Amino acid sequence: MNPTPCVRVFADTDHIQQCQERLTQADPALSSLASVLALAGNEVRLQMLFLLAEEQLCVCDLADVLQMTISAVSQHLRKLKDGGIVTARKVGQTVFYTLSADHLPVLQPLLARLTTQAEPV
Amino acid sequence: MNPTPCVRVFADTDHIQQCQERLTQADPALSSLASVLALAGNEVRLQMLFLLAEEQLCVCDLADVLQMTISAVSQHLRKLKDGGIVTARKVGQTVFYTLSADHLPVLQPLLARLTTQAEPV
DNA sequence: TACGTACTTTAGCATTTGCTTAAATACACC
DNA sequence: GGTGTATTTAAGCAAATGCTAAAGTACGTA
Repeated sequence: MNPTPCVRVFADTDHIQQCQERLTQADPALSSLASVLALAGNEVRLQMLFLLAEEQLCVCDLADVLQMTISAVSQHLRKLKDGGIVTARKVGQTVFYTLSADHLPVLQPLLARLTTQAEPV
Repeated sequence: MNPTPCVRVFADTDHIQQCQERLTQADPALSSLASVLALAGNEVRLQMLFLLAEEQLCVCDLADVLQMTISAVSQHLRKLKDGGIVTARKVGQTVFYTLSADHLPVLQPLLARLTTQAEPV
């Protein structure tokens, strides 16, 4: 696992261990946050989230706006749904997507920066 | 580019265009945010950022804490540095890494959630 | 029941990612 | 200048990602 360990003389073992403990404590939250950020870290998906923050949209709409294949859009939405970031609501044969409340505390401030920055000084 | 366009009758062209304009306005900021989130969206790198938020660390320390190869750690740090998220400061032959101020407004609240959530109720 | 529309899913493929290994660079100390 | 330590870089590779194309599912309507 650690084939090329650091060989420095003053490796502060206590310090290293403290850091590891901090990581262990943060772990479940950290993993969760990482996966949300990974999903939002794709430009297409971030655009989707940005749009969905304003209003619910169907797959068709998103495909039109983003100039992408329905299939490609659907696959992105699936990932967002699996990650609990987005919720699907079926009306007839149309599926509307909304930001789910679950990760809103993380996403809201991020998305907010995108609108406020566009405002004039 | 759009081989399977949505064929629905009531495609609200105005609405679509409004959405596209919102995207265009947000664009430079959105691209930038996406790349920051993509970098922070990797669990290893998020761990690094979490640790660096507390104190500066050298490559060796991070490798010890994360139980990873020096090389692997260095490559992650390079990405973070290229993304302007992290800054390198060389002291002798040791390179210390710090969170750069550039994207701190984005990262700070995210990282804060990782410590506050660990606190007892 | 048959057809069309909205969407999902699958398979396939090119690209990207994150690691390992090994070589290269930079600096301190003798 | 030579040796050792800290770090970076390059090459190679397996796995993950994001798309296309095509088939499958679900629902509405004639």
